[in-house]
Amino acid sequence: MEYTVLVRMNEKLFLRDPESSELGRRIVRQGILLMADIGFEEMTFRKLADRINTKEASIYRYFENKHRLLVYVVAWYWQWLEYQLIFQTNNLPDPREKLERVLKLLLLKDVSSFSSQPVADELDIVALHGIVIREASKAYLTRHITEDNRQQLFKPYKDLCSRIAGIILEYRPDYPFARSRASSIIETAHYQAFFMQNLPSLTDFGSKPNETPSPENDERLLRFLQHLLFSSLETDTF
Amino acid sequence: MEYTVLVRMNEKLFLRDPESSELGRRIVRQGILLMADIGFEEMTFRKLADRINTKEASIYRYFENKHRLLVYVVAWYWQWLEYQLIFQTNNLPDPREKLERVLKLLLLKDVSSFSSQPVADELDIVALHGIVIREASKAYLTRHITEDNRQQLFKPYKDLCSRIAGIILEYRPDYPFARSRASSIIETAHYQAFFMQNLPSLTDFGSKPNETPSPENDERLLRFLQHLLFSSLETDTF
DNA sequence: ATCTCTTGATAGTAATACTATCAGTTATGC
DNA sequence: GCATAACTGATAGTATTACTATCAAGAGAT
Repeated sequence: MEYTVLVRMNEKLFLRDPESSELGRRIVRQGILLMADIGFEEMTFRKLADRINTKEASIYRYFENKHRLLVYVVAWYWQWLEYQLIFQTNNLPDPREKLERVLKLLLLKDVSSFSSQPVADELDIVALHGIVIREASKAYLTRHITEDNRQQLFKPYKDLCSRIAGIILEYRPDYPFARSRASSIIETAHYQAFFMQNLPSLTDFGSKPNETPSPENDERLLRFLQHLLFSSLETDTF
Repeated sequence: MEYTVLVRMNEKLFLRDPESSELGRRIVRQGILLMADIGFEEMTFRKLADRINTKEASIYRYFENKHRLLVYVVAWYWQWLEYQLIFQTNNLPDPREKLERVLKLLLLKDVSSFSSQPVADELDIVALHGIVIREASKAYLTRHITEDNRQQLFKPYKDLCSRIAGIILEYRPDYPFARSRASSIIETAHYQAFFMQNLPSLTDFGSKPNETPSPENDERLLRFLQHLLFSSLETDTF
């Protein structure tokens, strides 16, 4: 599975293309692991540099600052997810099944080839998924969103939403809120996954805080999302 | 309207109770305005101190750090909202109407007495609502959530969710996802409001980025939320 | 052999996020 | 009315963060 072929990133996201060098790839891959480990606010370029035996200044040659690194890895994730979606729904004739694939993808279910250990040069999708759940909103919940948006930094997210909105309209051509429905199901999937693990009393899944994610809980979350999505698409009360 | 009577805050949220002194109240009230103005990450206690003609060190006597100030004002908002909810649904016999009040409250609709200028010692609810939309998730999307949670810092949010979940069960006693439904409708309301203003292509409301919030868009967002909530509560497919 | 590109290494700056100290002022108990 | 405690202002200082600048060494291309 060739990521670099698969994902061609917007040049505004970096100063120097991290996929163009060994050091750049290490910055991204180890950056993901570090961020997944200690969290976005605790991460510094200093710590990352130490981790990969380079210097702060070298990392700054690739990314303006750590916020841009976050935006980059999150954008990468959305592009990867859209690719997976295209790939997995390619031969499905039934839009309902496509939507079910969407939901499973959002929870990273049945993405067998990536779920365990990443090999060689691949980046760790499971860790990245965790980052997206916990940190992605920090990529756009910011004062300079307008400027970032002008630079198309959020295009991958928008593209994914559009694609999902398109499937929604296949399923229900007269649905009047396709885009909002798409963006809200994505956010709901992530929020509920976060709450399930960290503030489980806000959900009907999970039991104790910081319990390791169990397949049964994931299954129940999936059913909740299916219920939410399909009930809204099947009603006639707008 | 006496806020201090209305809202009694968890003591873990502060070092010294900000409602107990003039300076404390100024820290909270002006802190809200400053944060609404320049955003959480750009805000510093230095800037806030300058704004209210005091010193950094004095602010640190009330709040451990700016994250705690954020957690405090957000918690205050949830408590205020729960109070409003209790007050406004007090005499409503119909659970459906209660749920409609919930949705309006989440968008701060018809909260007439606070909507324009805050008087005297009151804090600015409209500004605070903006903070909750843009910054609230930063209060819990953090590494130390487990510790914060142990200190009950999120209790107001949980209480509000419980209350909404309770109304959901009044409306539909056999609904199996009341808590998740409650937390997800809150988050969806805020996310969509944010997207509507900042990334409108992710929604079916709004038109141009950074357009001033229009009543029509708010109205359409409200209808979307009604549609989402009631379609999920009226279906039989779980 | 030279030129370019990249990294390593070191240094340095401005701002941030605090902590400590102490003096003056105000509120409180008695 | 007086002693004491509580609070704020003012100043100073530290460690860390978030960068920027410079230069030399090595690797690869021409």
